[in-house]
Amino acid sequence: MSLQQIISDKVKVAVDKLYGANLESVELQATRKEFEGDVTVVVFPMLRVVKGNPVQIGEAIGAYLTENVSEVLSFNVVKGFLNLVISDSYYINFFNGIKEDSQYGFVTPSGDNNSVMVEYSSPNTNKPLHLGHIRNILLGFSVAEIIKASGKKVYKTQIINDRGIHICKSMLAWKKYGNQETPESTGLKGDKLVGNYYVKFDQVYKEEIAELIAKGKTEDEAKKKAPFLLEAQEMLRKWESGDAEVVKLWEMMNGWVYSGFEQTYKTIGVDFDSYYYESNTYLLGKDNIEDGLNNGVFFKKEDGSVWCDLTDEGLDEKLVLRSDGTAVYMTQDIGTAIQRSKDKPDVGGMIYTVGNEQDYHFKVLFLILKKLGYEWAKNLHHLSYGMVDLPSGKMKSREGTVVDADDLIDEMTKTASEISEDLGKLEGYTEKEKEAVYKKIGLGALKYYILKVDPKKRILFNPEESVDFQGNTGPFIQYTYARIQAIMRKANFELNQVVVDIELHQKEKELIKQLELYPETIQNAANELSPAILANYTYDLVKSYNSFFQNVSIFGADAEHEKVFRVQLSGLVGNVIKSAFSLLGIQVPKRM
RNA sequence: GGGCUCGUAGCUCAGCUGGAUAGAGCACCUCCCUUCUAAGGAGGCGGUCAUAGGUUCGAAUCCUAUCGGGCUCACCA
Repeated sequence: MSLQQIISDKVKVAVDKLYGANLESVELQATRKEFEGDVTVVVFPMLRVVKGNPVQIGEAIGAYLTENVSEVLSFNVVKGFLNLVISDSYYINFFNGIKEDSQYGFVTPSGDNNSVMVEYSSPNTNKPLHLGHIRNILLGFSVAEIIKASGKKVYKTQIINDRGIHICKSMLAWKKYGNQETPESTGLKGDKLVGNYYVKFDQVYKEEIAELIAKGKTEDEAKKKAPFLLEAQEMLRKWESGDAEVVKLWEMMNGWVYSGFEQTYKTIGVDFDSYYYESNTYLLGKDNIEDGLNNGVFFKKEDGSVWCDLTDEGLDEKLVLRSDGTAVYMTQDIGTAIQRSKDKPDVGGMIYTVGNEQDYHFKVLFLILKKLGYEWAKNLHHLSYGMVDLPSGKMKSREGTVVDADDLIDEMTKTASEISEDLGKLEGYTEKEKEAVYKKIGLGALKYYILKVDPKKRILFNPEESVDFQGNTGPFIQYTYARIQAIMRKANFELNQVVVDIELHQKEKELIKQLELYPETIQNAANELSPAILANYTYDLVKSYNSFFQNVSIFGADAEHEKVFRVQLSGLVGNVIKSAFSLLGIQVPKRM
């Protein structure tokens, strides 16, 4: 039973005994630093059932708790706040109970229908990954890990946007201007090579538009009639009809992109359990549309297009099938969702990691699936996150105003290595070992920088200002971990013992209180789908530790068992840092 | 125009289902490495929580309106 539960229960008993009143809930909070105490009971809400002066009520309850609850040592009342001082022995016992638990804070998955599918990344296959994708990838991966830790089975998946006119654009440009270039012949990563031709298409297209306008066409006409675009549209038609040559080109170039992506995923350190391809799923939804038509969820207009009427829900009518019978974005998403629930019947929920520009789309998608009668539709969540913008505005691939994912990671690693070389704390490491540390730090800085922000808020990224390595940052937390490891290396005595009889230093008590919060923080982060909650928790823990570290001498403790306790405490803090960071997808170095 | 969302220190962000004098980091200013890793610690400066009303014993938090930023309302994805 947790301390909060104990106190909560006893307060209820106290109120019953003292006033004969029945309290439904008790409001507790951590005592503010400026007051004496550890846990605070807020008296005000009780005034609804107990009439009287809040200070007097607080005094009475405080006296009762001090008398009857062994954990409560003493109390004081400030205004309507009853501050309780909790005994050291409670915290010491608590610490001893968790210090050997390598899975502390994690809940092991149990039961059926308790799994969740998390979709993230889901890129287009015509251009390289950029900073926006990085946020998506980090968020999706981290949320998946957090949900796993909170006690559910998780399937990581993505949908690969591998068809459509935009894919044909890069294919066409390569065919015309590519001179049979390959990743091997150019030494370029596959996604980079293909991305270059996507940009190339846009250049040529724009030139053509300018020419047509010079010849007297209107801008609109020119945009629609540019030969290069017409050619791309022709290519799309060929692809859809299964033209062997086009399909072959498509397969080859997509293959390049996939291997490029895989390389980046590997660098970032994320993985997937399954892949869904739009080229497979875009047809899937059509059958379901037919079902929906039959049971009145959808209706057909005169031109043959199929719609869903959502005006009852305060939304518009939404197209689900074009008049020519082809699928739209919505069609495919309906199909994919249904397919996934068939592939993994135990899935109790799905989480879509997609930017907030698609809030409306997902609102509609979930509604339609509900209308179609799928029980699981109520468990669909859109993990909607804010865009990553540059000071100049939105990133646009075609205009080259993107921060490339690979470049950014390289830069971060380089910065990490410069700082690290400067400090020179990695003596004795081989070059290879050093490189590994630099990469951990560089990636750690980038990942933490992005994940510490509430997902729904947008991020303004200024490439001119480098990502910080000090303060509330990944490297600061990694550094604290490395610092703890130095302590652990130096401790040459038996740590496998239970220390009981000590008086806690204020800083030690604070640390244990902080550690106590870890399990509920994981649950909270899982419920909110927010790695930021976990990141900020870790930061607070680390700040407490550094304050302890700087103000309390570990090896200079007065008594031997105190020394042991402090090392044990440091060890557990290190484990929790490592554990929490693993949920953010960030590694920690032993030295730095 | 309709809908959604955000607005907290010069900058970047916390602030749990309403609770004590609104907290961190960066930047700026003082101190602290003959002692466990100074990517650190101790302290200072800095806020009318966009604005105006309302609900409440109590509001950054809830409600309404206004202002400002973003997104969205395609037979694009």
